[in-house]
Amino acid sequence: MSKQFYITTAIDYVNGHPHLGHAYEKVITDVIARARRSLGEDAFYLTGLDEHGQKVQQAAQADGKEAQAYCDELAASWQAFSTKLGISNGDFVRTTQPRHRQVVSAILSKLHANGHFYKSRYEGFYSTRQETFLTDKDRNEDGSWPEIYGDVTELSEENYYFKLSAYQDWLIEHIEANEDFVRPASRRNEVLGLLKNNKLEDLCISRPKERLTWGIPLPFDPDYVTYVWFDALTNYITVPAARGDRAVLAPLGLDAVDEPLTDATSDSLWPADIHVIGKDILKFHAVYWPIMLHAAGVPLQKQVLVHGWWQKNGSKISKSTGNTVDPIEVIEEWGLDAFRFYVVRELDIGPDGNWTDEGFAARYNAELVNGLGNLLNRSLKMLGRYRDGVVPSRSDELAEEVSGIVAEVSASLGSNRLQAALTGIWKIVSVGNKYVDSTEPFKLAKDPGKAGRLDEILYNLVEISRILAVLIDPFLPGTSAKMRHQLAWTGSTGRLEDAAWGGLEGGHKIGEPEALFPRRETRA
RNA sequence: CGCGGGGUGGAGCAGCCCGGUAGCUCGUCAGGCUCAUAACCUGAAGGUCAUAGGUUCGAAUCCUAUCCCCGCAACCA
Repeated sequence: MSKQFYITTAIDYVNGHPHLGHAYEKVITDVIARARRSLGEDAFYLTGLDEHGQKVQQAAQADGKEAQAYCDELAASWQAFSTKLGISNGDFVRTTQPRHRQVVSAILSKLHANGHFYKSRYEGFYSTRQETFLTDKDRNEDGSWPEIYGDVTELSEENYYFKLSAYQDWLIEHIEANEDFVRPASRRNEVLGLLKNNKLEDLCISRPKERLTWGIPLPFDPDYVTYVWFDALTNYITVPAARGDRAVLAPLGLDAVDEPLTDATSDSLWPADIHVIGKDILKFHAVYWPIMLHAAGVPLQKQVLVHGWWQKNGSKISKSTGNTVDPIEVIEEWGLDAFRFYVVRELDIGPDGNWTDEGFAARYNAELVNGLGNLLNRSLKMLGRYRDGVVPSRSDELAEEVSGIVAEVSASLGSNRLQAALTGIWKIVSVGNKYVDSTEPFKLAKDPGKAGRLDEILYNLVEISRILAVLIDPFLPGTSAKMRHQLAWTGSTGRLEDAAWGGLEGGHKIGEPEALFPRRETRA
């Protein structure tokens, strides 16, 4: 099987709660995946959960539960969250799955065998709450420890370290040679600056079992479990391995991964085409992860695509101040597609954005209700009224203009410029509305002598509606389906090619027009 | 000199990489239309594109400096 387009989100920490940021990342990743499919690629979308670590261990204990049972419960709610977002993921990886443990063991064994790890004693301060070692530069000016670290203890222990620094120059070269490895460019510059101005410190990859039991044991030393990096980042290759992808299995010296095989196909996924992440974890994905892969002889991911963070009403989203956005609440109130539309339309992938309820309502009414919804509705109603819902013979009056915009949208989709693609699609909405106004079909309808002209106009309007249904599919799949239903158009291939002018045949009978988006009063 | 993001008509944003009439949504004002979910269309007012230099025939867009705002503990992408 030929290589699929493989796109991932970061995995979420199971102990947290789903919020706007998670929803945003999953939605933009989903839109990219769907867009790729519409462009004719076979796209595989992976998301999942990070389930190990001290916090889970402690939370489970506090709850009086086994850690695994505790994770299982939370995982169910995370999966429900993904379902709610309508994302088209092909698998859902959990770091506690046996298949993942197997892959992690394999990569750790290989790197250990090849001398990439060393054991070293650390003596100094440690924050239990943060599961992290501290140095003097972490202290407050008065010498005390910031409150965030909780109890800081002095400790002396041996751990395993990964020789990151050996690959620093190699990585700089790789990033310089591959312009798209980190995007947008500002993030690429950030990584290059970091690599050029600092010497990478080797990465501590273990925790002694006496302090942390809830993790994957080091295959070469049963007294330790692996800590975060090799546990979490490797999720991206677990699923390819589980699906029989030789690009991962071969370098790791595995024949197959035991279970669970979601299906038995021997897919080719790796290398990932895009890891979609938030800006906070840039260093892990653009520095640690490629070095881990390189050391293991596994090909690197092709791109890390970094999105920004949302604010609400101009300030930071924070549970403690109550300045939050609950994506589930929004979806229940406004509908899934309205949510997907707003987050993609409002914020380009890269910069930080600002969520406002007013802005949400404004876009909903202006662009979805009055724009797209109204154009479809007026077009179909006129066709129903004047022609009994029967599509007239083909007319190409708007073909050239619309096709030009379709080409732009297609190019935007191909380069993951989702916001630009939506802007382009709405240009077509505008073309349609202006066309109605300038041609005045409702006047022509009163004059039997103008029937031919009216036919032409009605064809152009209904064909535009069909093309819009094709174009919005990756963004608003539910709305696209409703539009196709109202058009009674069953010829969809799910491909952008369907947006070529002339897809509707004369004589085709459309279905019942119905409002796409209910009009809503703006909340005060 | 810690790191990063940003400053574009009243609000929120795009344009900046690949210099060449400043664009979108909302809001305001005037007009048109009535097919449509009081939706749609046209026009107008409103911007020295933070500031100062520089490069250039030409800069929001490139370069330099300055000012201002925001984020960088956890809950969190």
